[in-house]
Amino acid sequence: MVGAELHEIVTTRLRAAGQRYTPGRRAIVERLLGAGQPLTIPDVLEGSSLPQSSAYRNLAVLEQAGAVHRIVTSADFARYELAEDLTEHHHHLICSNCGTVEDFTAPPALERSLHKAVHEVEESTGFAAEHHRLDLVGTCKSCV
Amino acid sequence: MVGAELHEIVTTRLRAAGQRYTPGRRAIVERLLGAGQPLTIPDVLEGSSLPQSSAYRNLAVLEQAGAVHRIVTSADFARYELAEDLTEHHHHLICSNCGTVEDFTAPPALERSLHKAVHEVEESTGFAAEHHRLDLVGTCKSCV
DNA sequence: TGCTAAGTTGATATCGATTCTCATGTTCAC
DNA sequence: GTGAACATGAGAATCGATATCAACTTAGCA
Repeated sequence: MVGAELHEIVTTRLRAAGQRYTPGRRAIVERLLGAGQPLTIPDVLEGSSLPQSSAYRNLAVLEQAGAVHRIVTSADFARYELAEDLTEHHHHLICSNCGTVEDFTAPPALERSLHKAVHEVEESTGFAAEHHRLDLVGTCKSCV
Repeated sequence: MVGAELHEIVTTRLRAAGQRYTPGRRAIVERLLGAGQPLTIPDVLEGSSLPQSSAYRNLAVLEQAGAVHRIVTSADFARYELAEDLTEHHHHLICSNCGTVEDFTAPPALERSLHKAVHEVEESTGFAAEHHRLDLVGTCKSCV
């Protein structure tokens, strides 16, 4: 996804939620886009003059508009990334030592098995799945 | 796993961590065993005289000893369940409406694909996976 | 261009789940 | 039975996250 297109989509989604795509929000989206991995609030604020309260508020707004996704782990801070349909379907490598979260893409064969299994589970339990989430928890390369 | 055996294992693990298996801790373990699904702190306390601070402390101790596992979702409260090797390997259905977490067991074929994929990812990224986590997020039967 | 309603901002106050503190109670080992 | 170590429970403290509110921008309209 190229930048211009991304911003258009975000604009549309915010507008649908009755909100505007302000410079502060755009700055956050660009930071997330540039990072390539989920960021904490301190990460987002680092080296920027954005006030903390605005960061929290705008990330919440962006999440409600469906442009940003919030990831909660057992680490101190939540992490934020662009919504999956603005990037691509992926999963997370969560380091239980330093708390960082990296992205990875699962082999297509695995995604196929997953989808099949999701259907089976839906039929046998009555649960209506919106999406699946696969995390690998362990130790990241730099903590080994 | 039968109850007596479970308590023996918990005793051993606590002892290995320099801790005791007290009545309060046992009460928590039995509540988790009886629930069959991950419980929040208020769930654990409900109808019991256990003080909140003890519940938090003892769940933390049990988690460190490897007898209990803590599940963090975006809901207000974290949830606790018996460690996977004291029950059986399973995954979670997380209701984004009411926040409840149900267990489900994945088809063996899926688990096989998962393990294979985990190995591939480990080799290509240098990440050392300890375990995987698969959640289905959606709407539970009673919220539909 | 001015006007107005609606949305946004940033500093600060507040909230609430969780953790910490500490005086008291209990248990284990010798 | 004595002492050291651990556990308990009530309350205070922590701190990420949220709410508040007055001042500021923007969009839409005449």
